[in-house]
Amino acid sequence: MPVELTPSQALGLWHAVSLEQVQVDSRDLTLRQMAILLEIYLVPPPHTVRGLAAKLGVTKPVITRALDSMGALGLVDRVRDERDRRNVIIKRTVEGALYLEKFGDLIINQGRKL
Amino acid sequence: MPVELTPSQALGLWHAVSLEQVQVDSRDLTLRQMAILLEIYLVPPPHTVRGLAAKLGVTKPVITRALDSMGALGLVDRVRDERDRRNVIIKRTVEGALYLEKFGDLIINQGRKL
DNA sequence: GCCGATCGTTACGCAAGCGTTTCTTTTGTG
DNA sequence: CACAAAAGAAACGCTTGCGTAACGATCGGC
Repeated sequence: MPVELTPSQALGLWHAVSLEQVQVDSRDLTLRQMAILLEIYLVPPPHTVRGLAAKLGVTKPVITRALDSMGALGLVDRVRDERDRRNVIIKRTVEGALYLEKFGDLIINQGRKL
Repeated sequence: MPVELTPSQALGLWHAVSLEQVQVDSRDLTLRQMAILLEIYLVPPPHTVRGLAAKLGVTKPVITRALDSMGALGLVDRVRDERDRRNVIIKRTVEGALYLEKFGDLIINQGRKL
């Protein structure tokens, strides 16, 4: 079910969403953090630090720090993997789901306004 | 010409674009910088520091610093307004237009893949 | 010509991210 | 049981962005 966009629509959508997000939410996630958050919530678990680092093409400390920040915001949670205690499983949270739900609505509404 | 998106499509699009942008481009613009850049290129000129600050709901130094960074990357340029020399007119650049053109293509391609 | 108002920048101290390197814990294999 | 390998976190020094406050340059009304 592809979505066909003109160049003007594509950039216009990104523009409107970025603008409103900046105006509305002081939690200013970096592009990397956003990519990590969406990866966690849109791709089936389990998610590990190593896996996310490989997927994004960044180093592991980048993931650790992003999880620290977003964990402090309540957007994600971390749990030790009991089957292999070296691993950490990244868990979704209610607040994170809510955050992305609102963000999705933002995109949808701005899309309609095009 | 509205664009109708399901929640899954909206977040999926943002996910794919963020992911690829992180993987491909080391120039990691913040959401604010991106919003400023798109504002400059999508809204008819002239653009001033004060105007952008008001539009984004941020302070003037935020705009000044964003213009510094993006200026160093060649994405925007600054010129004194000769009619009122207190003002600075923000100008588009070829490189900035190219950057956004590629970014737009990224959005369009990821939209098609949905 | 003055003088308050306006515009953009700079200065300051602070918080947050980065990459690299170095632990610490845990695993599994000889 | 010893020991190398692997996962994640912590430490280090550095860079960049932030908000507030102060600053020079310029304008416009009187």
